[in-house]
Amino acid sequence: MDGFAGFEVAGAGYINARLDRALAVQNVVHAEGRPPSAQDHVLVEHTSINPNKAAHIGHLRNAILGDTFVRLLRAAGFQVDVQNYIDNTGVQVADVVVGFLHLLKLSPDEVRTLVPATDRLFRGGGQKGIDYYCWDLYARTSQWYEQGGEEEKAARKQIRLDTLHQIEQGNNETAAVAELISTAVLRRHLETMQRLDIEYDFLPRESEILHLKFWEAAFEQLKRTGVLYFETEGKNKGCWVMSRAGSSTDSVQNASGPEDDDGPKGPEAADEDAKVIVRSNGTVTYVGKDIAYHLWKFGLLGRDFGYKPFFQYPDHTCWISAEHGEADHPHFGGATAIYNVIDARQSDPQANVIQALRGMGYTDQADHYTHFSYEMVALTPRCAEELGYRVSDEDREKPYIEVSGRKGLGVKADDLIDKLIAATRAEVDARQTGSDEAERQKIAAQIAIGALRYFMLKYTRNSVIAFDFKDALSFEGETGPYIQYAVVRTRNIFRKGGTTPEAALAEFASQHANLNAFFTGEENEDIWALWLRAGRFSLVLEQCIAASEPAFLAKHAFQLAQEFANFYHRHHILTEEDPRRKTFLLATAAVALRELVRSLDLLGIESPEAM
RNA sequence: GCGCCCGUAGCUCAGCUGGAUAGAGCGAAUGCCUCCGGAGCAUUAGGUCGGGAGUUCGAAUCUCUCCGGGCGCACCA
Repeated sequence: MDGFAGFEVAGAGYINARLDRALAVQNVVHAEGRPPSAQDHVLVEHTSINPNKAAHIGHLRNAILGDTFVRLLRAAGFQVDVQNYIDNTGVQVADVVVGFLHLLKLSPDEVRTLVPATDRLFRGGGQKGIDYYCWDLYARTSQWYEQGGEEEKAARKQIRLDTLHQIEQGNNETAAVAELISTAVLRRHLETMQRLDIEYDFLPRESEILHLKFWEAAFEQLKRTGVLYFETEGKNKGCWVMSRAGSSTDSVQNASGPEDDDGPKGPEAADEDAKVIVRSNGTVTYVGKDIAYHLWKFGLLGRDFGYKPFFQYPDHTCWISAEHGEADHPHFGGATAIYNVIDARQSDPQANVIQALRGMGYTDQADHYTHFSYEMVALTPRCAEELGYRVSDEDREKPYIEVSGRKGLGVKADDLIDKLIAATRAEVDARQTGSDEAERQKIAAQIAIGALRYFMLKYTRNSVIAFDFKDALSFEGETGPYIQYAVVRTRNIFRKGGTTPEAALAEFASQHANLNAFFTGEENEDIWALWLRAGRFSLVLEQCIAASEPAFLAKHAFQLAQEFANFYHRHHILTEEDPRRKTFLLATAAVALRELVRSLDLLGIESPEAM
């Protein structure tokens, strides 16, 4: 059989097939990164931080997972749009607005001068800005609601509710203040993520979903298809409701309404478990708005956002939704497949949206709707204490403590990045004595980002990360810097050897001698293993996408680096005397380098020239 | 009460569609720079894969059940 050197019966029901190593090696040498051209238009939504406070480590996991997955999809040939959904009209934004207007008792005009001034002031010291200011204010406001007598508390809750309604409604002073704050915080989020090489194409906002009447269009479709029905009995009387995913009266079988389901409840019994979409007061719930938004994503709504440019990256523009957009704009939405990077706690509402699409007859879209879920980043009790948080005896016994913006408990993204850069900079200073200031800082940042991204990617999605500075600040063992170090050492070989990886590979491939000889024998088994793994890239990429699991690639890159490090120590390349064997060893290093750089690139980790 | 996730070495985790002797990293112990960078390499110690039953020639992996831990189950967003 082609490609195989032989077969043998091995017992226990096994047949060992032996690869023709020379042939396999030729395949690896010539494996160019030719992406298959998948025509699908894929939409990935990630980050989606409430624009009322600084980003924290939980948001970092979301953004890094999402961004990496985008890179994987693009490498596989998909056309991908990256969206960051902005809930600028929700309670969280309302809470900081309450903080400014009612706790700090500022007038809208005062807020208008204070926000930009504070942003500049805070940022003067480093990467901090209005998002940091709001972090504290949000926590204070949350406490403020709980303080005072019963009457006072009720009054404050009423202020909160009124503020929320005014923001949702728009066209008033409170809404203008909310817009000002949320936009300023949003800018900070984009800047924070840019430090990690994370960019977006489009920022759809809740305010436009409301004002452009997305819900109204969706409501018609939902009523027409019978997914929503008007409840006349029970606790949900007066609401438009839908059956929940997995319930016995679910709307796929029962599309015309809550009919007789032969159950003991009888034909008139209300489905108490149904999900309310339109409240009895006529307002729409979160899931309702989300259904409308997802109809838009698939191009099924019959309406579109207006678009304005918002944020400029070196090589492209990020657009934001607007009520009255510009005439010339790129087209977003209308995807054939979507991925929503949202943490596992939201799987119920996500399932509801999918359920609604399916009920409306959009089975194909429902099948291509992926809730890319992941578990939260929590803090170890020790870490919470380090942050100055008072940990109760009960909490101290727990494996981890949940991050809480409301309580102001968490590690801010920029703080962590700063800490990482400071730590890598100290290492760089100790090693790169010849480099200048700018060069050192650049290297330190590359390593810091490599460490952070790898840290967030090495865990599989459904493992809770119990965050601890000790682990996150580690640069040894299974870390990003370990892999980057392998790259640096490989590059040094070629630099000192006066050749290039491309030349070494070409020379090796052109030797028509029996390549098999290089890959046989005890001392060459590790080299063969390295080549074998190097040839697995496209398979790993495929698995990552099929399972929506970037951690597979992180693992692959690490194992490759590990095998290279082993090879590096066992075989001294530049002093090899046999020229043909030297070429072979150089080609091995070239393949390792090519695959390491390629893998790191998809993980969003740079390959430094020195470190 | 219902649903989802987790339980593998002292600690943190891999183990993907069931396959041969269960793997990494950290931590511990011991070695390794006249030689391409020690953010490295090698060796050693450390496991009844939470318990039990079932399916199978074969189970960490599939099914059931029990025990621990976490997260969801609003006319909040």
